[in-house]
Amino acid sequence: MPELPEVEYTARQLRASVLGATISNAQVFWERVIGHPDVPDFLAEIADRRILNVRRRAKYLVLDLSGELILTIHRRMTGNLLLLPPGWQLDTSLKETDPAAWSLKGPAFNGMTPYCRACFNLADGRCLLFTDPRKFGRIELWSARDEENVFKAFGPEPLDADFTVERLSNLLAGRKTGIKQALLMQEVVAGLGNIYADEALYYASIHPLRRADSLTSSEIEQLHAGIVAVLTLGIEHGGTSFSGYRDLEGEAGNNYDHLRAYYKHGTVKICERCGTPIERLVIAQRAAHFCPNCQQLTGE
DNA sequence: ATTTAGACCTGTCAGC
DNA sequence: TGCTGACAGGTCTAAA
Repeated sequence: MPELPEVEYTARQLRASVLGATISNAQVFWERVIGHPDVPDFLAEIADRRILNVRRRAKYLVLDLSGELILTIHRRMTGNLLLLPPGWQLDTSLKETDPAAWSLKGPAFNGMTPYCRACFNLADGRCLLFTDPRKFGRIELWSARDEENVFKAFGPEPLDADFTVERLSNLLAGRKTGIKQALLMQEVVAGLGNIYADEALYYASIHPLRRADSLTSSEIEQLHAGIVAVLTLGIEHGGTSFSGYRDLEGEAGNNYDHLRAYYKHGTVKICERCGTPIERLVIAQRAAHFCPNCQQLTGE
């Protein structure tokens, strides 16, 4: 689900709502959601920590906690965060051992089944849920001094000032792989995923199968502008959501209505520039969406 | 050294 | 109605 814009939007919402709050304790309902350390140590270490800051790095949400700790959350495909006001609770009465069957009991979303994998109980009575039907998401707790090592494999942040056209050009130089695959590699550019990679290539009118090292300097310039533009718009629209994705308060983002190339399987999309139907092909086992007229495979 | 198939997971939807 | 298979926002590992 979440790519850079969705994670960034969540980070901003959390910053506005839980800064300074204290995590009294945590509950884990599916042990493998905790990637580090093991569950007993995690539960012991997280208790009574104050949330000092909330940030994003690549597709990770990073919470700076008191005691020189960082809590990292990666939502992978279907992971999500929900912030419940005081008075809400998980209704575990139906099937005590099956979090997938639990529903929410509260003033709104009554009966919603969140697939809760972990829960952070705040001292003020609120509750931060990590929900994830597919169980790919991971939560980890590290010493703050390990941060550099945790994130050492990532390329530049595309919305930071040091992500320049020259930097992108250097990152693509010598890569024989297709440009779509290169954009999905987190060591090239951090935070791009399948949706925004397709959108950036559409913006720049570059075919997804073009060799990464074959782009002209003006194409790299366009691609750079496209990456920045589609990510910025994605954040402004509250992220892209279809099916289950919800923001902290349970609202869906509306960037899906603004996508130009990526479309949900089974629908049809027409290129806004030339009217040609958008095509889909499989690249590296991922769907790629592009306009066969605007994004032609030339210049190889 | 790269590229690729498989693994990790479950829900939904199209087609028969 | 019910079963089967394809597909879904991501990333790691092993094999080719």
